[in-house]
Amino acid sequence: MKNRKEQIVNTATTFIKKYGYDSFSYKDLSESIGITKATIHHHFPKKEDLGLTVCEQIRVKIFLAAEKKISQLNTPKEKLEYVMNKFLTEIEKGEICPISSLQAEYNILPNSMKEMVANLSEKENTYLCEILKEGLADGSFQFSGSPRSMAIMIIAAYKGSLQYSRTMDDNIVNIVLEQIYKQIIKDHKA
Amino acid sequence: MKNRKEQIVNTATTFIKKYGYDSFSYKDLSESIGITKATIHHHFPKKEDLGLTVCEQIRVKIFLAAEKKISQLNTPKEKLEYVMNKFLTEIEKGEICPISSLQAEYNILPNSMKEMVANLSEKENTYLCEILKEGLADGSFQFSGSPRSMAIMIIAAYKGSLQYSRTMDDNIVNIVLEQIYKQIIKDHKA
DNA sequence: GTCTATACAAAGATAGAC
DNA sequence: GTCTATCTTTGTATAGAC
Repeated sequence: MKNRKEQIVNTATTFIKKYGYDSFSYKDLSESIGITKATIHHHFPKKEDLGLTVCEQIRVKIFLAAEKKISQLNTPKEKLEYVMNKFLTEIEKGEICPISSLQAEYNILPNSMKEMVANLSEKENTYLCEILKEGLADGSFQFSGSPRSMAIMIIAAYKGSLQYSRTMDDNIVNIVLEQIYKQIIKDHKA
Repeated sequence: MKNRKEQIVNTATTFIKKYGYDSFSYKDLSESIGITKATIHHHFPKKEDLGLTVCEQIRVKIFLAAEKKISQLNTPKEKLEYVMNKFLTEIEKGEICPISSLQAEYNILPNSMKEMVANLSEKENTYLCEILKEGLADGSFQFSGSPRSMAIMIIAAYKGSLQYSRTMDDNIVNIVLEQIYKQIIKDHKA
């Protein structure tokens, strides 16, 4: 992706994490980047095109990158901690997970974006599920219920806590993270 | 609250749960209810007024009502199950918790609404926290970590799962609910 | 690839009649 | 309390020059 194009996508991603897809405009982008609206329309004729590219970039830059990195790590514990921390490094203060943001607005998204969001949601669950299964198999994790239901719960709790961190001054995200570790890692201590 | 006024507030609440605060318009409301935009402006001059009334109605109709009902129940287990189920009865298919929806859009809300949303977020956590403490005290619940962190995790997981249910055809919410019960209720069986 | 100018529709809001 | 009419601003999008 060319520089300018990538710059627009990155700014749009930040706006989605901060304000949501429906709540940012090409004017917001143009002022933040320092170009005109028309220029952005040149690169992404419709907002839907831009939204789709944001989704595609999440898939490639976050998911594929994480997948590769995870395969190089040795223990399930390392993998879990990598995934959880990696996730947080992508989110600044006042932002939430872009996938959560798009899920919250799901009903107003164009169909093409709905499809991408559903796909990303399923993928992140699958990845975590694999790690949990590995941990159960080698005895480093311990929990009741299926890996799939546990994976959903962990992801939902983690991202939900991010949303709560907007209104509660506490360090809620880390509190929840600790709580998660306590519940599934056998020898975990805070 | 008068009939028409309440009808407007109820419709607005549904729209927030479905589409989000920023994504519904007075036009949407007017068409859904069958009155003109001007009439809605008569009852709620600014959208902010309507948004605030929606928040206030959640506080009174959901929170105060739940508080009263909970005080009449006997065991922590009953109270927990009541709260969790009560919550779900308020949410139709394709909707999410209105507080979650407002949290997701937090950065674009007027200050008055930010305050209300922060208040509601704190309140729901406090209520659940009290129930968890009771359950720990009488031995019916069992978990590691503080009641406060557990309460945050449960709420975050529960509401997060609602967002996921938009994109995953599974009965995710019930799966997560079961997972929660398994982890804190001593003698729980699916 | 970027700009100015412009079109068009939608959103929030108000004035004034009934 | 509800309507018609109108205003203003914003959002999305296009045309055409440089």
